[in-house]
Amino acid sequence: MTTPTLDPTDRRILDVLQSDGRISNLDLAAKVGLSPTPCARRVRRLEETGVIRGYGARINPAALGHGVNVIVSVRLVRQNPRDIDEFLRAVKAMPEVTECLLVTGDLDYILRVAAPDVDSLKGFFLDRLKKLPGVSNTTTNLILETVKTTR
Amino acid sequence: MTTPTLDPTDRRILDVLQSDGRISNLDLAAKVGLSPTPCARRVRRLEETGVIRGYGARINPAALGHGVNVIVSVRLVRQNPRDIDEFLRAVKAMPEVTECLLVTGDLDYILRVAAPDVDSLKGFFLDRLKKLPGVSNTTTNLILETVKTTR
DNA sequence: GTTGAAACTTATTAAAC
DNA sequence: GTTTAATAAGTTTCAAC
Repeated sequence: MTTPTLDPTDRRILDVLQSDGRISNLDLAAKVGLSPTPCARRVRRLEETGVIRGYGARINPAALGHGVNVIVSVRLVRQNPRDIDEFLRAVKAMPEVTECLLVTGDLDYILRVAAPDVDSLKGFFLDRLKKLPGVSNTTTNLILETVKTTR
Repeated sequence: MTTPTLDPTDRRILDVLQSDGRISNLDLAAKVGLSPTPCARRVRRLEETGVIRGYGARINPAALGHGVNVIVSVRLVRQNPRDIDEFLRAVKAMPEVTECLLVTGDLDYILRVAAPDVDSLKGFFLDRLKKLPGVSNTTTNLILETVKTTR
């Protein structure tokens, strides 16, 4: 990938934009100690080089009806390509699955699952996740609180 | 918490803002089939009621020099308020900690940690995380691939 | 890198329907 | 909820330093 060099000013810009993606260029320039023109140039460059991938609203999951958020650790039985492929395709298609990570360790995939309530989650597990090929073991942790997020 | 009722239009607004947090009110209104005035009113209401928690730039972790991403499961020794409080304060202040979740199960907190390389991660663990009060046990999983993200 | 100014696009508010 | 109009504010582009 292209790896543009980021100087300290770029990093400060990214820092500010990460916590306030809707700040005006004037305020941003003032915060990072730059005049508006070069500040806008830098932001545009960061966007064009893919350092900034986009902007998004941080939405309260509970308000969206995602009252129940869990982390599901999944272990696949056999690591054969066909099963993995089908598992990944299914996971990508499931709207409840908010995130899916391939990790090392004694488990294979970590899923983040959001559902309106426990009943929906039950259906998701029994009717869908557990029926996927290769899924041998799953452990679930209920998320009680999001203490921090910088993403 | 206050749970305002979200009608379909609100949900469409949230949907658009989630993927494009910098869209102008005019474009947003057009996308959700509303005129600009009530659209702006709804967005403002969503912000004030806490449904929209803020806006942020999505930044390429690799560009930031976060080549190594891990998931750290942390277990605290004693669950006394003072320790928990200090632990949380420290975690919030650590820039390497990208996410922190309080969960149920045989562990207490799940952290997402990003570092430039393995050496930095080593320093983070030995000099900082392990020295926090109450941290008894940590297990670490290296993230090999982000298969899916909807957040 | 800086400032300054003009042209263009939005946001915001108010009014009337 | 809608449209329209006016003011204020922000963005972008350009020139000159």
